[in-house]
Amino acid sequence: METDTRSRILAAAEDLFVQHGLDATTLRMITTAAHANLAAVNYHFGSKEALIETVFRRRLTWLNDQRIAALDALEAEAKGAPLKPRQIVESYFGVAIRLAASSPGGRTFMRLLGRTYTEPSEFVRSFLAEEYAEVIARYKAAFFKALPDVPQEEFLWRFHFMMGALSYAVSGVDALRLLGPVDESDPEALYTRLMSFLIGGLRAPLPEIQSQAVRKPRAKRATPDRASD
Amino acid sequence: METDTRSRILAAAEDLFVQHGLDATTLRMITTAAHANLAAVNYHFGSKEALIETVFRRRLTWLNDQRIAALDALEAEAKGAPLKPRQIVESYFGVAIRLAASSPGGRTFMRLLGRTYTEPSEFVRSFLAEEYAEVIARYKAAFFKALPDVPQEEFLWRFHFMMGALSYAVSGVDALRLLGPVDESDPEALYTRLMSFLIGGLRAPLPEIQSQAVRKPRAKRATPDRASD
DNA sequence: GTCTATAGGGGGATAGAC
DNA sequence: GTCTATCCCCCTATAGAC
Repeated sequence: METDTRSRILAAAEDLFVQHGLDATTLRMITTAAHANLAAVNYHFGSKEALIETVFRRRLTWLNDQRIAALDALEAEAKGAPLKPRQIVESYFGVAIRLAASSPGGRTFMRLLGRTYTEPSEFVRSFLAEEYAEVIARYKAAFFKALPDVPQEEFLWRFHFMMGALSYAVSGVDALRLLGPVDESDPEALYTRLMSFLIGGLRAPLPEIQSQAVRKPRAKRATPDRASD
Repeated sequence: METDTRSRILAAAEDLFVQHGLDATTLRMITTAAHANLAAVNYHFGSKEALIETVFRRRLTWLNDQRIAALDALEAEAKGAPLKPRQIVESYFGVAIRLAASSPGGRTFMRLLGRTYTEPSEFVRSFLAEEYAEVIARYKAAFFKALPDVPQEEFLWRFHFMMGALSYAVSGVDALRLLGPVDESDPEALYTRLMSFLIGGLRAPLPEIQSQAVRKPRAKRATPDRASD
């Protein structure tokens, strides 16, 4: 707690953002929690938006650099041969789980990131896209090479589903509690569970896609409020 | 568009909530889009919170009733025998995908719901928990019976991961665009792709869980801002 | 760097006329 | 049921003293 004002603001913001959401968190809440003056955010960061961007970028840049480094290491070892899908999955998602497990701040950040993939705000989405561009390109290429029998569009959907599972694994604690009592305190167990689920999904038999209208449900009740659609 | 004021407000709110988030959507935005007066929300619903609750409950109650009806039908047909996991997965997640495919309003709502599972707001979480209580209990029981060889805690995590994949399937369009050009216009294809992924994950080989500290990454760089944790 | 004070805008809610 | 007008609150941002 005895660090400089700027760091205390970043830590408090990260924490409050994940508790209340970006919009509902006010500068007053942040500066109070950080034991700083209301004007301190604007002095150190310039604006609330700039603070948000700093909170995300400082850890996300590091996270994606780690992912790229992990892939570099795997590819150097393979000497041009395709990697095993499991290795790629473990390096991409393992880095995220480990960040969540490494410290309270890391865990807070991963929860924040998980729920911000689907963030409505335009400006958040734009800098996230920038931060992810390189790592996505590298992993796509590695996966395509490792899974030559899987159509690329099918793989992209599966990668997307995997990210959804990661997001819930790390940040959907409230949704999980809905399901009943589970132990969420052991990161190694979480890592292991998530990996076997992800590999199972990624390597599932390929579905036969045929374009046609979606099956209608056996409607027992009418669709609600259909007049409003 | 030529319905009553109350319905127009509900439709406009659903739409704006998914675009901007609950908090960033103002009553002024909603009433303007609905061609209604600012005071209309308070007249028809009492408060902004009550409006939010109405937006969610009108479709969510219907959705979960459909799920329960689908499970009733399967169980009646099975006459006490355990169901196939695939049938249960299809009935739970299929109803959601079909709602998303059934109308523009249904799709909007499912996107909204997907990103609200992880909604920070206490009051939203509390009425969602209420809406889900029965359907979760029924499906848990059906799954436990269908998967006697899977430890219950393992299954709960997998169910949770499946919900994450559904959430992204339906609402993570922006995250998906990050990955590259994909066709998101065919709901039947989406249904098929999601199902094979989910079944693959659900039926994956069971991991061996052993409690221990998480593996450390081969750190090439120091963890960022560790002083703040 | 840190503070107080305040500007300037926008929020949700409501009273009361029609 | 619908409208206008308005209350009162809290927001972000900044000016200027220390």
